[in-house]
Amino acid sequence: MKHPDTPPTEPPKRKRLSSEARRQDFINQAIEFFAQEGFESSTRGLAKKLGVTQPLLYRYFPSKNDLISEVYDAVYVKRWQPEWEPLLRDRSRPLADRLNTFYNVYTDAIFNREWMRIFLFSGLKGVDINRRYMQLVRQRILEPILIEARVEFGLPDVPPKDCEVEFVWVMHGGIFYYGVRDLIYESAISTDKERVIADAITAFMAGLEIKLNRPNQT
Amino acid sequence: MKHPDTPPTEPPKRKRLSSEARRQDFINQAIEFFAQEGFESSTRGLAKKLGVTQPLLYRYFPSKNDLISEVYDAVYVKRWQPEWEPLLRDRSRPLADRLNTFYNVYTDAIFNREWMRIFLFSGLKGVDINRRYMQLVRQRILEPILIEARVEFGLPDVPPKDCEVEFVWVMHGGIFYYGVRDLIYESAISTDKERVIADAITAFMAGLEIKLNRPNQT
DNA sequence: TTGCTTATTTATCGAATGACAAATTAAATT
DNA sequence: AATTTAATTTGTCATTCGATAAATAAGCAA
Repeated sequence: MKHPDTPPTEPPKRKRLSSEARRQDFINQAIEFFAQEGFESSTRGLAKKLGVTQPLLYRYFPSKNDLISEVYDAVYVKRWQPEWEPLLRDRSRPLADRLNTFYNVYTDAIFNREWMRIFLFSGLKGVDINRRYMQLVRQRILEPILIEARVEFGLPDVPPKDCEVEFVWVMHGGIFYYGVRDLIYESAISTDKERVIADAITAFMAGLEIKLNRPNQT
Repeated sequence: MKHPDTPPTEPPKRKRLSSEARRQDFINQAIEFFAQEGFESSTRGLAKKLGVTQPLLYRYFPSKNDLISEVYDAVYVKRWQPEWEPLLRDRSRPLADRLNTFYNVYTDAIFNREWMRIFLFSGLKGVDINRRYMQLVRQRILEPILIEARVEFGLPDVPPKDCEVEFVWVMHGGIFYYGVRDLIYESAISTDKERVIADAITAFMAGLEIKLNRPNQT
């Protein structure tokens, strides 16, 4: 933050910038590393992957847990795209179309080995950010879908019931689990993603119309 | 079970039996322990839970990995019920009924903290038994469902296509993921399991009928 | 060059890990 | 009671772990 010289504008930032970039590089490689090996893996293993010695990590991160927090942040927060919600709410297109588009771009963002494995690892660890992510999905994706569905079906605008949200969760989870099978279990899957999503949404829309037009408790 | 007298037949088994029972108890508690703490957790931690010293474990299991294998076996193999498949194939009932019954009893078997966490932990480890379990699900549950569906819809008896299996996987995964949310992420879920399953099957049957009656590639 | 600052490595600590061998206790058999 | 056998603990080992401090190397200013 101190500039012992530099008369004009911003010249001496070079070192600082390079340091920040290095830090980011560490985080990015840590994502790969922990995704592959799990968060219990050693900082020495990570340092080896980085091509540096292990104590150097402690120059950039106060502790292993702090580094892991940065990994969470880079994966959960920074890869969330705010435009997803308006996409779902764009009433100029049929809801089924919007759902297809959304789930294709959403899975483009999360269907990769690193994201998936870190999500599952952190879920098993029970870290708080995981719970917050689930709430984000509910509020920004699932509940908007229900609201849009009621509009499309010409139903009154009442807040989504819990069991309706569960129904959307099951569709969402079914698609998510397709990614898990593909990227975690590596069960050979010949069908392409687009088709799986389209079929899931067809069934979802059919089931949702039945469900919303039937009086349910809770 | 033991009679320290009884001259004839089988007298000297007593010690042996008690030893086997103790071993089983170790395995059962190991399931709880590793489900909670993950397989990276220490044998000393497990021994503490068992109320014994850590080297005693090596009297019953040659190594930590051997113990873990026993845990897999107890969870994956021994909790699989062979009657599930005939239940699905019982053509005296409508398929939707059978699916409801099956998924209620199936989830009764697997929707518990231990099973779920061990399944996810082992999946991330990429152990072989996990892959075999997925194949078992496909062959004994998903493909039978497709065969039964074709019969119910009056369609010719052709082998299930990959993309049809995927469609069943998505329904199955959606229900499975409900358990994950409930038991792993502990996102508060007020809706009861039975209702969630019923809704999922309604949507599945509707979507499947559409899909099977439409010419699809692969 | 000379200093000064930052980046990186070397060396090391204390705790925890899986595993083993030997000593000890408890039970079963005679 | 004496003896044999199995169950369990004590003690210990070589590694590995996260973390720290001190030493070195590299970059940059004058």
